[in-house]
Amino acid sequence: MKFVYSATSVSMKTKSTAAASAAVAPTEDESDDNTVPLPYDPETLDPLDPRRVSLDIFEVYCHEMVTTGEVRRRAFLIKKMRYMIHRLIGNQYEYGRLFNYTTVANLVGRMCGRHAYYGEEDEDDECQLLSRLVDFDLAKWKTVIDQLGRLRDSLIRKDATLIVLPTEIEDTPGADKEEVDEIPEEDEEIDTEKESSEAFTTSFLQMKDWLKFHACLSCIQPQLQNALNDGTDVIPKENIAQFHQAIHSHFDGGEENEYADILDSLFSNSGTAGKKRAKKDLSLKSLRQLKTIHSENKRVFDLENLQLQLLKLVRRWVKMVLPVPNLARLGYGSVDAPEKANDAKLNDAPEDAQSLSASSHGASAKKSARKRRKTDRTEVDKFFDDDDDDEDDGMSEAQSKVKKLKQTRQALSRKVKDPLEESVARAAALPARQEKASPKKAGEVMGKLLEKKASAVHLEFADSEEELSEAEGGDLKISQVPERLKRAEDSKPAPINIQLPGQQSGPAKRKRFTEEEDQAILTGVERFGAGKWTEIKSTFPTELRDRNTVQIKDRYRTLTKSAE
DNA sequence: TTAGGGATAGGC
DNA sequence: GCCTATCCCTAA
Repeated sequence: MKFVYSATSVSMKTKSTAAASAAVAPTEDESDDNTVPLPYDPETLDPLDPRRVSLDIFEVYCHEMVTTGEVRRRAFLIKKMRYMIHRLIGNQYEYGRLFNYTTVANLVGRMCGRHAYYGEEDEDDECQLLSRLVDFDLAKWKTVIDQLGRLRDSLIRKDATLIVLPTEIEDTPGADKEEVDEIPEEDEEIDTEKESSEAFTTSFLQMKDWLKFHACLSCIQPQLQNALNDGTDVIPKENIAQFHQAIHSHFDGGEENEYADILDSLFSNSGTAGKKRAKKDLSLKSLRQLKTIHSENKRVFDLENLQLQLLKLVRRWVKMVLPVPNLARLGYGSVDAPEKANDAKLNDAPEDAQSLSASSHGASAKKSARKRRKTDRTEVDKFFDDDDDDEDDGMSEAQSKVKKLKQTRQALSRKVKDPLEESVARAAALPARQEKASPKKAGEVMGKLLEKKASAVHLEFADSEEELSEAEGGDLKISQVPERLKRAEDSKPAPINIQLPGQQSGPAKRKRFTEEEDQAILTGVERFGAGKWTEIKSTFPTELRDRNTVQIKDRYRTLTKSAE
């Protein structure tokens, strides 16, 4: 028997809701009406499964994306969600509650996570997506239109609220997790009640047409917008041809369409023969006429209005179909003041959704021929394809960061001369190390710096793996001077006195131990025993502030030796 | 981090 | 130059 568990069965409310939920309870046994059904089957899904916990959080983000009224907040949420997708959520299945919530958030983020037009808030606003809706090209509009259609199709399915955990992110590529996880069966059957509702029919189709309207208009944007604003921009001929072509391909149904008519009216020879006009005759009306058409149809042209209406439609869909995330019920996630009323509605238990979902699961009988589906690039992944990262299309965020870092490094290398060569040359010009018997001079300090201590520990650096392997013996060390650049052993130029600002020349002056220090050491040895120099030093940090553990040890040796 | 050998500064 | 206290280096 396959388990089908539904989050819509989460209910803290009434007996009747619980009863409705019981129909979608995990097992075919009838649940007790008085018990609150779990949103998962405890035998098959660990409630503390990290994926499940992260999904709860992810859903709150998605929910807030829809409920918030602030562009900045949406853009912020997009960033958070991108992080979560990368770090916590693996591949997801293209059905069920997570898929729908993700698609909703993605669509809203893409359309409403940015301002529609350029305005005064441009420079200081780091938190929003840089490009504006008015920048969208035909391809981006097509993405939005397709996504809205897919979302609609997915939401009216009977498995719209099914909890389907994504696959785990695997530490070891190639490990087969498929057989471990029990994935709920998808139910492609359409919920006719939802499908026939006004939100999923008329409103959806109208929104789709409106998006198509702006898709076409994008061919002559942003010049048109500029022209309407100040009358200075010129729209290139080829853009107008593309615009004409777009109208033809988007609205070729033949029947009258309000949006197509408005677009058509922008052409100079619009009218009865407008749609059949020859390509060479393509030209737009005068700016004055365009402005008139624009002002007469401001509601349709206005991208901010489009954003608002799209948001409203998606909110209706979410309210109808998707349950409020558990954490959102508990008050997690912030909601903006202007949206509170709206949010309160969304937070009301979606009775419609629950009953709809309940009936859908109760009726689910088509189990035999279902196939499991998982795609490599899911809706979740598409968060990364969008807009401001266009040039990195197909790259993961990490890859794109690496690419950017490399570019930055290369740019820096062009501007700055690598100081290594010069430093090595200078080092070679410095005096050879003094003989051991000679008196210690300041120059010897530099000589000692050049000397390699046998016990020295080296950190290994290389700009790239290749460079590392190319290095002699594959063991390039940052402190290792290449053989060819090493100074000749017999050349002993005069010592150079190097003095750093504020630094005393010569070796550190000997400092006799004070009685206070001696006392601290002796007390320390009494307390901890000889050899516990670190403990002694940390026990008398004030008295022994100028001494290291070796000095303390030496002093104790001297003290004991002199006492003999 | 510690022990121990050795180098060295500085007092006599 | 010798002696001692302190500092330095290395091995474990």
